[in-house]
Amino acid sequence: MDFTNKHLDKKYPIKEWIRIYTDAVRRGDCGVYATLSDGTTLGRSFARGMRCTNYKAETEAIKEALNKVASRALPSMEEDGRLLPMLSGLSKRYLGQDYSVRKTNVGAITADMIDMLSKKSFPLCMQNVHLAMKQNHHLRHGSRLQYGLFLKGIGLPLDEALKLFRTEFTKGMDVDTFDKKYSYGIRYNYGKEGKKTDYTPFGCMKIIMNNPPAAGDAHGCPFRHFDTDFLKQRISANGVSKDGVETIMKYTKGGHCQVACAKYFELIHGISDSSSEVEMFIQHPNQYFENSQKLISGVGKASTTPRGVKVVNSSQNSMLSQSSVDVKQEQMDEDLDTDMGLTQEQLDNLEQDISL
RNA sequence: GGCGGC
DNA sequence: GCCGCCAACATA
Ligand code: SF4
Repeated sequence: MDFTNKHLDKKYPIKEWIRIYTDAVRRGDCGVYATLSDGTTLGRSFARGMRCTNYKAETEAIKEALNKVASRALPSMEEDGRLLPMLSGLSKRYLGQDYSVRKTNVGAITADMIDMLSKKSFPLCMQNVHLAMKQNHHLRHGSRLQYGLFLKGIGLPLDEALKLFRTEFTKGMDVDTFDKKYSYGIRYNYGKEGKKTDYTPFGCMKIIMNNPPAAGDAHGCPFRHFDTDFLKQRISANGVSKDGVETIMKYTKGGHCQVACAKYFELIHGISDSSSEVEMFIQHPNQYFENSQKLISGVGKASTTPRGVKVVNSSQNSMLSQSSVDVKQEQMDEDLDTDMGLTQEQLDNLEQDISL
């Protein structure tokens, strides 16, 4: 814990950054401790009640802290416009997410974004199902399950999921046949029918091991279930270089699908080259998606983020469940976006966030 | 897809 | 033929 603070001092000097430490205490209570640039500190804790999730407790903590900060140091930015969008970004990117109650991101994603997202951020296994659905206007059971839960996991709301499957499926059947045959299952996966369980999307292990795709199925893991040449073709069609393809195939042939997938991620996002060591390990399709989004929105937001507040996660805090967030209060450069977006510092932070 | 009901 | 119900579980 000593070098944690050392790291903070080095990278985020106390006079330039406001430090906000939050901790979700047992049962969802939360505490805040903030160090302002003028040296003063704020400390406070709140009872949130037993029903409160870890996620919410931390969010509340940071909101509270930012409110104090805003009233003290940034009187110009009030409740509107700039601060709140940052907060929503905050909760998604810099806090421990709570998937069991997952208040995460619901409503942010709509059916018509899926095609775009499938190209930018879907892992191959899901991108493949998406493609199959576009072509066949239909998906077999296994694919519906794997894909449907994944979509829920990325934050697609139930009604949007229904819309997505309906608009595609009804290109090959009438609307009431669809409702009769498939709508129940979709609602069930969202925990709205029967036992009402909010199922966690399948992890890589399950996708690779259980229920191998038969002819006509689109599910499974491409790195395990695709024919070698078909996989090569798909990967290079997606923009991976010759060398990159070979590197990936090496892992694939060794049976290390999740490493191959990680390498694919790195190459497709341009954060490593074909010769360098693989830094990530993909354990869950939704993890692939989150990481991809983190990278992309990091770039996108560098040019869109309201100037004045910049938030960086110092993911060095090894202790307990504590997380720490620094808020920079200087004006940021007017045009960051001239050179494709990222400063070296941002790149470092992103890479730190993603690998492990 | 499986199980179950009529 | 009509219909309901089930499976899952990464991480900071
Ligand atoms: S490794 Fe996991 S995420 Fe990557 S493709 Fe296979 S299953 Fe999907």
